[in-house]
Amino acid sequence: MSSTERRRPPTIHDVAREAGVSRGTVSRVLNGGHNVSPAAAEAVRAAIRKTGYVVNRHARSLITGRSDSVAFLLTEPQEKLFEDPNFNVLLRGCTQALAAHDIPLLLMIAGTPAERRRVMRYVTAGHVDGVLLVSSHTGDPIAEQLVEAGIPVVACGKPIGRKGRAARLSHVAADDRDGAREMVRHLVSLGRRRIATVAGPMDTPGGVDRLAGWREVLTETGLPAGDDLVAHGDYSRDGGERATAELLERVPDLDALFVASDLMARGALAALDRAGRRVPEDVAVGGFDDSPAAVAGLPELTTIRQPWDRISSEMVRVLMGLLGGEESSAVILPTELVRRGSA
Amino acid sequence: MSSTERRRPPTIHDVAREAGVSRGTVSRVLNGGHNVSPAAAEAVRAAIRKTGYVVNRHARSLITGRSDSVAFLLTEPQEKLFEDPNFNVLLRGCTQALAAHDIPLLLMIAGTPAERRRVMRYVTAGHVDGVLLVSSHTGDPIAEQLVEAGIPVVACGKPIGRKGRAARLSHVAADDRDGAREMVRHLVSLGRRRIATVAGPMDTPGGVDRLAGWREVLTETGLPAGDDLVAHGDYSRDGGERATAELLERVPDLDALFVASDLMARGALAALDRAGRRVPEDVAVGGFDDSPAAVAGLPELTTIRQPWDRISSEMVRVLMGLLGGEESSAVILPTELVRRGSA
DNA sequence: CTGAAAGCGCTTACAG
DNA sequence: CTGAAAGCGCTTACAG
Repeated sequence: MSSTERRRPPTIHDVAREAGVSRGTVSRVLNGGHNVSPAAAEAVRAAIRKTGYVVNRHARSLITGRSDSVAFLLTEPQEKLFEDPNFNVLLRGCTQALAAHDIPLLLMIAGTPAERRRVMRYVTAGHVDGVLLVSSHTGDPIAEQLVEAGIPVVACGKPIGRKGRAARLSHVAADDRDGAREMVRHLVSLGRRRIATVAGPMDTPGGVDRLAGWREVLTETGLPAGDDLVAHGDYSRDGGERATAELLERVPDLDALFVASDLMARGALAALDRAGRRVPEDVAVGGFDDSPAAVAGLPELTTIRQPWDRISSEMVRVLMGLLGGEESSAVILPTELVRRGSA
Repeated sequence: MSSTERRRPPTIHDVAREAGVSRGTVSRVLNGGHNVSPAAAEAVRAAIRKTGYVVNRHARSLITGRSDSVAFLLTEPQEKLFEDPNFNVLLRGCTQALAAHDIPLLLMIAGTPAERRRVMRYVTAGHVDGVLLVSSHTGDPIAEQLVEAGIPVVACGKPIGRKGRAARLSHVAADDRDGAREMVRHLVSLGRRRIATVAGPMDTPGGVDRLAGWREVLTETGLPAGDDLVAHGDYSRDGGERATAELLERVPDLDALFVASDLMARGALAALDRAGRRVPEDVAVGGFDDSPAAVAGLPELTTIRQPWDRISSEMVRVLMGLLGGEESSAVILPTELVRRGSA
């Protein structure tokens, strides 16, 4: 037993007595104050202040059927995302955006099948009103299951996969294609003419869309955009290094490189250094993400910033809309070119 | 409206009907199965499976007075902690340890005074059963307020401050002093005799205890441990660099350096490099934390690893104990020397 | 605008 | 071992 006993907190009944009204009236004040006279409302507010009353959310939820809480669900094999600082920005942003609605965020991790089952049971039992979903391969079956079960869900990132289902999954994402376009236009504006790219995996939206953006700008500009100028990495540093070495072999005269992630770009810089190419003099390098990797070494990376702070607030906004009965929707947010030393 | 309507989930009443027993009996099965015949228990279990029943936690909480949820509270001026990968390990560990108890983790951030007030109101209203508290300067007033209010709290890290209050605050921490001792013993075993230290701020446990460990071992060994061998940093890279430059001026013949954090140690390496000292040949350098900074450059740091995975599971264990009526307690966990290139 | 009343889904003494 | 009943703290039609 703790020596400091917790007193039973005041209930709506205490407030009603203090204010000289019925419990129904107190409840009405609590829920928007409709159909309450100004005098009664003021008396209730005073009584709330005096008693220190705070609503019992369990009692409220029991009757409303809402939980007034939201899950932040991570379906990742956790290691990856928990090492990504962007994940922290997202988590913090969502927590704070929800706090503004007085809604707590429940952090749930569904890495293993057992964890997924637990989470599905918890969520479908109505213990949360909705789910903010974060996973990298957004063809994730859990997204489908949740939508199927009628749970309001907002995913972070564009869903990949069967169009029919995907259409019903609300999501918020940065504009990968346009970001890539902006970077490649920048490289072109620098006078570069042999612009190769290290793309991400083709089963991720970043892999597909950033490559598409690269190709579009080159084609529009009349510059070469053949498959020989494309190598693929797995978003790791080493992957970027290997892919770049491959490109240097195939296209020795390349004068610029658009790399689909900053981490891969760091690997690209290592490969270029080993090959004796100076950056940015011989080869201009552009990254993507504006992650800490961008400034973790020299030269610092010119890159594309994803608006993580806005992504989190938009995710919460869309989810609140869903809870209010709105249709599912997609939000694509603009990116931003950040100029540093590498291009 | 979503096109997939959520059906009203089965209640204890549906289960009772299906099993041919009263709702009281179903509830008893749900709560440990005491005073229930094997036959009745089996019938109830079958009915639960058949109906897909999941307890309504709001109804349960309303009557038990427990919320069966726990807050993970961050009182940091957020930037710092959210950039620390150890924080992620801690958060993930706590989430998963709680999940094993079927208890969701509510992430709460109390950076600003307004946020602190909101959190205090939420917590003291009984919306969570207890708090896992993370903050760097653990003399944090919110810890005191929570304990004062009779809320079960477990802090991460040793509380600093008024002894009386601190004693009542349960906490889990790595053994800073012993970790420092181990590192300094290692430096001594390398044959080093002029071992200086870059300590952390004296208002943090890591600052105080790691310095104490350094001094103890040197004194025991009969090596110099005077104040001229001590400089202070603020846990930042630049702070470590400045402090090291200061030491090099004061003690040009130092042959080893114990730095109270890996990030500061990276700064120390820069200062040593600028001064033309080779590491580890001229100066052996030991860090603390085993953070990513330890392997972010060359040489990789010999350092002291904090057991973050165990810290999280112990925090949850202690909190569960508190909720079960146990007295507050402190858990100090052993650290581990990690040998790499710098010493 | 207001109060009295029903009821949300559960747990827990209380009888038997 | 079991059921009937009270009650947790709220919201919301329903009368007035």
